[in-house]
Amino acid sequence: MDIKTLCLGVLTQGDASGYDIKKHFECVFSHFYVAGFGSIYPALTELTREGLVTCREEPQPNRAGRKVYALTPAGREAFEKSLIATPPRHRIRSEFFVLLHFAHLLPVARLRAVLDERLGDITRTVHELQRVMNECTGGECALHPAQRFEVELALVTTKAHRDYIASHRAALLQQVETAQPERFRA
Amino acid sequence: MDIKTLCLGVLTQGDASGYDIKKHFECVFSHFYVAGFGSIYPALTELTREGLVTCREEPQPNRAGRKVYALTPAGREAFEKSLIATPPRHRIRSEFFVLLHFAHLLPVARLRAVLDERLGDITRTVHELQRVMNECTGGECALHPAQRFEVELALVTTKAHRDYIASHRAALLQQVETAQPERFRA
DNA sequence: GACAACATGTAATAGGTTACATGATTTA
DNA sequence: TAAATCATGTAACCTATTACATGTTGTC
Repeated sequence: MDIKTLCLGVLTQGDASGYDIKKHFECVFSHFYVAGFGSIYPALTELTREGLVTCREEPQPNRAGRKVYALTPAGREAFEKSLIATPPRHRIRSEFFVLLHFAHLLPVARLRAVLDERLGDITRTVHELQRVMNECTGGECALHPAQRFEVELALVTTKAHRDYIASHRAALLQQVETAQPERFRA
Repeated sequence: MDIKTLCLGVLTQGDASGYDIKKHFECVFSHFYVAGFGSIYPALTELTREGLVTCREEPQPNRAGRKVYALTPAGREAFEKSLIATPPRHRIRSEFFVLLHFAHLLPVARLRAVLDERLGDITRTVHELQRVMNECTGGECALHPAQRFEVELALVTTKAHRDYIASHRAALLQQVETAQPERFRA
């Protein structure tokens, strides 16, 4: 699934500017997709050209005008069709796992830093997911049942990942330290 | 990290042909990286041109000759340097999560199929990881401590993912079924 | 007789990332 | 006064995917 389709998806939840969509990617989508301005803005231009979204300019006082995009009926239809046709793939691209796989070629100090950095990242992800759950549990921005399922699934998976690293980190470092030659202690 | 660097990594574990490297990606690396022939063969050609690997042709009886690649000292050094400089990122790109997020726009039957397909995929992944663990626990192809850590981490994470889906699947489908309008029952 | 596995490669295309370019307002 | 947030966009580059192209051997 490409960024264009994902932008249509965001717009099913309400009109938004490119900047708003980027924030949506950072908050709600961050645990399963990444996209930067460099892909979002061209995507919106292209979608407008194709008639799947419309663009209105909202001038703001003391500020550059925002371009607010809205889904057209054709856009909604295209998104729904695309959704139904999308196979449920789930791919991981992880330099972290690469580093673990070749850790015997890495100084112990670097391995320790790698584990700590990963632990920091994943802790941030857990907080973000919990924030989404809490914010949307009561009030106005209710989650659909499947969205609740989605966030909880991400949460249990991420926590399992974090807990394994946290509880086996020390043992791994000790094992590697005793096994590796002198030059790698640095 | 690009495919070229990963090919160097595979070659630190012994000489191999492009075909061998592809198999390695499918078996050992499949849970954190994907690569096809279309990226592996050009990568090997380029690495040869750069002097990071050498290529010898091994003619086989009644069969097309294999091109076996070997790491040069420069290649090993380049890989180790690249390894130390690589930040431990871990990204997920998941159409499965996208489908969950927009499940309210999907027919229930399709959602059911999506969950089942995902469950099938993840079960295959678990089997593959368990195979790696078992094959390499005793005998000659021993895993390094960090590789054991790597596979076990992938295993606990993947199992947590699978178990959540398996135990909440039915409840989700029921909830969605009662909530969705008539036209989506199909 | 068909299909899977072995074995290598190219070319066109799609797709995204990074860096560049700009500038106002709000918060610490 | 420095940094973060708001706000949009382009261009060059890099990388990978897909489809194409070919042929043998072993297995069901």
